[in-house]
Amino acid sequence: MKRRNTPTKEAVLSVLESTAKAMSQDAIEKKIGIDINRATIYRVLNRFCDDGVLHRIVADDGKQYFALCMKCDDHQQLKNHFHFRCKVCETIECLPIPVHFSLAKEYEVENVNCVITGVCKDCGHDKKYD
Amino acid sequence: MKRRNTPTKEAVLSVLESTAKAMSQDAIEKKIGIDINRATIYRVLNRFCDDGVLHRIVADDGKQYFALCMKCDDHQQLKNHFHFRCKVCETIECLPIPVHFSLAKEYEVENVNCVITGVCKDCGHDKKYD
DNA sequence: TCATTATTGCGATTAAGTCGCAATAATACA
DNA sequence: TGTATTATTGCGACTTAATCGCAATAATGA
Repeated sequence: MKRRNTPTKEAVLSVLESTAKAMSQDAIEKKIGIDINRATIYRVLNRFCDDGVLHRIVADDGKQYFALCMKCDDHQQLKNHFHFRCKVCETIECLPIPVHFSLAKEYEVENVNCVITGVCKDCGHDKKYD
Repeated sequence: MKRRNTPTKEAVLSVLESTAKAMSQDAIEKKIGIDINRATIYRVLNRFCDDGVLHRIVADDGKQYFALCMKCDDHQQLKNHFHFRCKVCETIECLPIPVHFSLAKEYEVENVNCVITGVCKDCGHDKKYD
């Protein structure tokens, strides 16, 4: 199953490269410009996750968000980091805060999903939200 | 909007009191014995969350899980703690591990949702899973 | 016992994500 | 360059989680 380069893949990647945030399929589709089928975007995103290009976060709104693996930190890739979901601007930010925990060795850890939800530094202060 | 006591509420609560785990609506419905409508279970669970009786966790499977607020720790209520979702037994365990992080004060935190996914101590070792 | 209104059941609906299948197009190779 | 292979795409249908409106029911207080 060798990967092929397609305009779709490049478009999706370029949308995610244009931001430091994690994006949902929906947000990507709105920003991508060209017309790409919803299912195709999901398939591209899933393939990127399989290949380690993106990582997937599931937020407490139940939706999946995708972010470039290296964009999370300017200097190094933090494997497990916190994410911040802002209810106002509806974005998810990769925070440069590593997740620490220790479990009994009988546990096998496969995924770590940490999301803090609230109002981000850009939307906060006196603005109203629901 | 004063709350009323109903058999449904008591049944849902008693299911959650019978375990230390967080349960999905689906799992609760299967275990509850009596016949209660799906939408009603969701409404009861949401009301309990509003009242601070339960807390809600959204796992990386995109589903909501509900757990008693005090059962998470025998001694004290840990407001923000890690959760472990086992892919084998399909349960979510409240871990007695507090979540620590520090954010710039401009952030307003409303919810913390941390889930570690893998194979729990009871299902691990030599068992096969997908 | 009665009136108020919180709660429930039912069915329809929404939204996120996936799947099967036929059509398309990127790659490798002659 | 032309052709065969097969990864990828588009489309529509489907699945599942969760919510919603509305009429019917039942818990509470007087």
